Amino acid sequence: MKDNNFAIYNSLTRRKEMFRPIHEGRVGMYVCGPTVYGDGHLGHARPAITFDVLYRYLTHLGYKVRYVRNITDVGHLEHDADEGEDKIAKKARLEQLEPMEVVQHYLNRYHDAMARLNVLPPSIEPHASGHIIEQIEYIKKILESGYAYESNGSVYFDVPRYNADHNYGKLSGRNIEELLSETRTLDGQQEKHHPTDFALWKKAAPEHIMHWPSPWSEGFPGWHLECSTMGEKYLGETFDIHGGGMDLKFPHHECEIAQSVAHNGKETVRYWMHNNMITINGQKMGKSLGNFITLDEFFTGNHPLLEQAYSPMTIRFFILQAQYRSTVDFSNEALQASEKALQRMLEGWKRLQSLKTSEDSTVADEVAALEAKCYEALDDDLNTPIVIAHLFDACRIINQVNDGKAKATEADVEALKTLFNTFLFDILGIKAETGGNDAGAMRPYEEAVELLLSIRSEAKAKKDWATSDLIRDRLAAIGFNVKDTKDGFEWSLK
RNA sequence: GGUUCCUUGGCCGAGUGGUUAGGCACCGGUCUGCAAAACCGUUUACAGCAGUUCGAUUCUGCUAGGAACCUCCA
Repeated sequence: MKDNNFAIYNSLTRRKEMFRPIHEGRVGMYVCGPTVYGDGHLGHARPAITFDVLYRYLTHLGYKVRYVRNITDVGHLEHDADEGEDKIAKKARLEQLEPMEVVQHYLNRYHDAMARLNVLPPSIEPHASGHIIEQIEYIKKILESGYAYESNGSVYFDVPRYNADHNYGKLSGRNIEELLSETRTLDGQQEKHHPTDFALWKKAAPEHIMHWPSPWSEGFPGWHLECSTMGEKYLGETFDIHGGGMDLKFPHHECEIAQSVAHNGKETVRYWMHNNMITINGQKMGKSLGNFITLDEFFTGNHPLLEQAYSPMTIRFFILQAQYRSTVDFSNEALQASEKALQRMLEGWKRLQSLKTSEDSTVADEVAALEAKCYEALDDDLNTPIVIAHLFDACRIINQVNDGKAKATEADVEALKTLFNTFLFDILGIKAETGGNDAGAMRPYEEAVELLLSIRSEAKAKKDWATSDLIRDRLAAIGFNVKDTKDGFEWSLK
């Protein structure tokens, strides 16, 4: 176990706090996952990658981490659906499919996109629909505690009542009096005693497709309940970290806090972490605004706003080049800059593999300092852009050595390799796209290309420019980048 | 209107009460049969105004602009 100097910005206290787990050596973390009624977009990649890095870092520090990320497949009411039809059901009817068919379809696609982004699967990925019984039990207990009431087959959380004993709004900085005056009263909400009350159980309208029996009605659980229920089920009455997008702070996470206090008499979560939004032209990228670009569209470049395709690793690198609590603005220019930056980084890694070493070193001190600097950056609330900056320093050193402008020993090279392996690959989760699992199968093709380029080198030596250029140009046309270097050539796929 | 937050050089994006972030682009150079690429080096900054301070981009206040949330949302 490494020394733990890891500081996390806790949204609840609004400052950085040293991370200390509840149980020595173990961490429980819960992150709000996607609602699987549509393709994942760039916005979904942000929390997935942010908390993937957190997961990886905690694991690297030596913790045994249980990471729970839920799948919301029921229960999110749609605003414009008068009858309380939930999103999954509405989409299903539109496409004449079983709701669970829709769920499975988009879940598969989500998993595929996550795998391409090199996001590790969580320890447990519970579905809301698989925990209806637990949610019903959870509601019963809140009813017993007196912080909820039944109304016409639905059950609502009694926010004013709760607020009299506790502080509703502590996470988002709201107070109930304001909400009282600000919240518009809508027609058809007479079931609720108070506009701020939220549903724990909702009676299903007759045409509603997804519903389950309960003591109160045939219906479905409320929007905020699944996370409280499943978090407690898999991580306990109190656990360490709960993450999600900033847009979930209110009401979702606020309601979770209220639910858990009503249910257990105490708060569940020690550290709340919220990633910021990805914007497009300065505005949040989101479903409701219709300005989102799906991950698939990024990977294929098939979207009017995209000038080209962007690889999953470019997307990952782009997101990690900003600190997770900052907004990050999408643009082709920014993505292209990230693409080049990542290339430069991986190029450095490649050169490192065959770097000439010397007996003495001109870079030993600088190399030795890098590891501690990278840890320092991660310990400072996962400051990934700083880690990346240090890795670029490493690249500069590698290039200088490669150019004969600096000298590195065998030990320096080993230290640099460890640095890249630890921080770039293990923790930031970047992977070099070439040389993966299918490297063995690709080898004969690689050798064929190298053979052609050797012939070209011979032609060049004989000043047979016609042959030389023919090989280069034809390879370029087929899709290879050919670069001449001092003592030979380098090539890569375009 | 309320809550929270942001405004850094051509672009993206860190950070700090006095000392080089980093990447992309630009420019200069190295390499090169040519070209491309690569590599090296380098320039441009902290929205505005006022205050605190020996000194502020960094703290405080005000102004302007912007965002998220207040309704499903990562």
